[in-house]
Amino acid sequence: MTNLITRKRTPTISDVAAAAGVSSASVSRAFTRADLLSAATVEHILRIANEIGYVPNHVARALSTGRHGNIGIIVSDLANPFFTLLIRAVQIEADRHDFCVFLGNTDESPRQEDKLLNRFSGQVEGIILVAPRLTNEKIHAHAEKRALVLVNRDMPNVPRVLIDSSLGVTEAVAHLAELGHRSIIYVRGPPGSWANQQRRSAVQAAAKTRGMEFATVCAPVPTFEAGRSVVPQILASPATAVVAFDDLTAQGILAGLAEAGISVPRQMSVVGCDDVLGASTYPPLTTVSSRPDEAGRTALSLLLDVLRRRDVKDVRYSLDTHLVIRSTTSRPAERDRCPNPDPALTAHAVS
Amino acid sequence: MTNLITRKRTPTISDVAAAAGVSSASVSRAFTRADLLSAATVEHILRIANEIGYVPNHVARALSTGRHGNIGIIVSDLANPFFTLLIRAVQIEADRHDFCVFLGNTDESPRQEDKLLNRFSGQVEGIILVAPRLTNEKIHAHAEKRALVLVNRDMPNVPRVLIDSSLGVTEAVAHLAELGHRSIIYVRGPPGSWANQQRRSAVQAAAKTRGMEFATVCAPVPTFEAGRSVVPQILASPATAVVAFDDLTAQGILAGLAEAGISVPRQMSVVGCDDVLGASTYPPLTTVSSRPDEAGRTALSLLLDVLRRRDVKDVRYSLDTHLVIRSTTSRPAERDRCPNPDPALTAHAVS
DNA sequence: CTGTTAGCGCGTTCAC
DNA sequence: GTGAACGCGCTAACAG
Repeated sequence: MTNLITRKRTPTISDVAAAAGVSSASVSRAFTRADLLSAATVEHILRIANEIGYVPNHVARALSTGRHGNIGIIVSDLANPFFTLLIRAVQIEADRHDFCVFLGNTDESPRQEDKLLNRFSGQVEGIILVAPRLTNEKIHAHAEKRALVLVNRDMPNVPRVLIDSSLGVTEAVAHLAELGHRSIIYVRGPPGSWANQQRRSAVQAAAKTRGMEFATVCAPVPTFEAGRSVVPQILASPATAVVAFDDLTAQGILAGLAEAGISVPRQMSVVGCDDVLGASTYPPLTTVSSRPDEAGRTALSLLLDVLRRRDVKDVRYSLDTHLVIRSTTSRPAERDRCPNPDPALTAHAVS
Repeated sequence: MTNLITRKRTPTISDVAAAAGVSSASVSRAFTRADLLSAATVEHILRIANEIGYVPNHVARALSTGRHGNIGIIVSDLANPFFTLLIRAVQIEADRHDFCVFLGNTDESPRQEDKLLNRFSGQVEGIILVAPRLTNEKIHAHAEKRALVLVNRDMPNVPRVLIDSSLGVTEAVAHLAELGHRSIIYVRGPPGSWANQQRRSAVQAAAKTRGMEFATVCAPVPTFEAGRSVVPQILASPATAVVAFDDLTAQGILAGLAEAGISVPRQMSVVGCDDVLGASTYPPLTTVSSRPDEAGRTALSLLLDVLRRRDVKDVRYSLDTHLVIRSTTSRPAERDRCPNPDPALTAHAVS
């Protein structure tokens, strides 16, 4: 009778109620708190709901409960495998817990980061903010308004998971020192990056301990291109070894070095950070491990904790790292003192 | 006075209304139909909304309008730069149109793809499904229920954008033929992939035209590792050139070849597909261009069209491709016929 | 131009 | 165990 009117409108809870001869409250309960209803009623409601083709409206449910089963993740560079692996892990875990994930990419822009944070608001229950470039104040403001978990940013009173690369980086410098390097250079990453500050300090401190010369050059964004473009500055320095902010930068440096006719590791040793390129560079990159997937999983479960009990505040997970030695480090060529120690090698280098 | 109660509740439209001394409807208008209000009022409302820290609640808005401004994108491998670049482009465009994006990663599993499609339903207005591994029937069923745009899958009656790599692949084979190759091998990608079928056919057809020997081997997932593991099979064949399903696979092949002591391109030519690794392989990879970013942008605007006028159905965008020659292709070494044409090269190869 | 009113679809007090 | 009534935050229709 009403089926002429009710064309193709998606059925609501009250359509089911009417058809089942119960109140809409009962239908709601049948789907969310079945234990409050008699088994017979539940079965009856579910059956006819299915017949009608009723499916609960997430949006309406969210508006009334405040929970919609979505979380957000914001990263600074989708093209970087570090973030990609982390997102992937978050996604898989979120899936297991029946959460959907919103993705945000800031392309290193703090403004965009701020905008996305706001934009997600109201649509997600919580946000995982990875390697933010925002100031502490801004982050704090957002953290007050919604559940927020940080990755690679250390800030009191905001739950966070940190990949502590200082351990691995220190190992790396020790490794270089033992090989005989006396002067190293650190290629800096994004200024707002906690990881960059941590790595820089670790390299500097370790270099000092070992009595090595230390300098830095700047690759403001962590990309292949930025790494490549910084090579002339590296070559202008007395350094025989370079530690790069991350693997992408290191890979760019490798390419730039090759173009300049510098053989790695014979004439220059290179160390990356993150270990996300595996053996896919040439030569295979010596780098500092990190575990983006584990960081992602940890961040997600931390976020779920926060969602459950709102008092989780000053939690701080720290993941350690270590050096992975592949083929881009060796003892330095003694380029100034002894020009041609090995004719074969030299010939090779010239070619 | 009320600030003791209003602790940290996120401000609503009526908070702004009260503070601004206007009705909540005006606040709503200030954010959605500013043209209906006097400029002064709009400015005033926006200013104090900003002071209070008000940000519109998308969920509530969605409940009343029926549109929530979310779209979903589902890809098969988040770690593949092809998808990453595409997502990035979609994200940027979505942002410009004030849409948020849900991300789904299937890890090549059709089941997961199906599940995500369902899960997103009701939370998004439309979905961009990239390089699906699902059957045509399943896809069709989903397309009936919600706005769906396909990337790299050709199916009547579903809007789609296709990257036509057959052009570039044909060029690639011609290039190899001109260099003197007589036998080539194609490394296949995922079975459910439209791009794989298209590329395979194109290589085969072009090889036939040129009178070249043609064979295939299988790397079931497009990854570095899969490419590497397929190298023994390549070496067991008479082929002097290989065309890989994508750049990742090609990069793995490069690595495997290097490990086997085969010099590229002298002893083996390698061509990739997608051109997403730039010059970051060693040697820099000859490959077939594609424009994942443009595909992403196109897909998004197509989806927006579908959302506006529900009659958009059989639209089919096709993006062309071409060969990008770098350093992994050259004329074949004449290994069987003329053992040592060039002593210098041979010495090099043996080392 | 602006305020008032009435829902969007659902979950949740209360009563019964 | 079940129903009636209210409200989540916002937009749309109608007044004025």
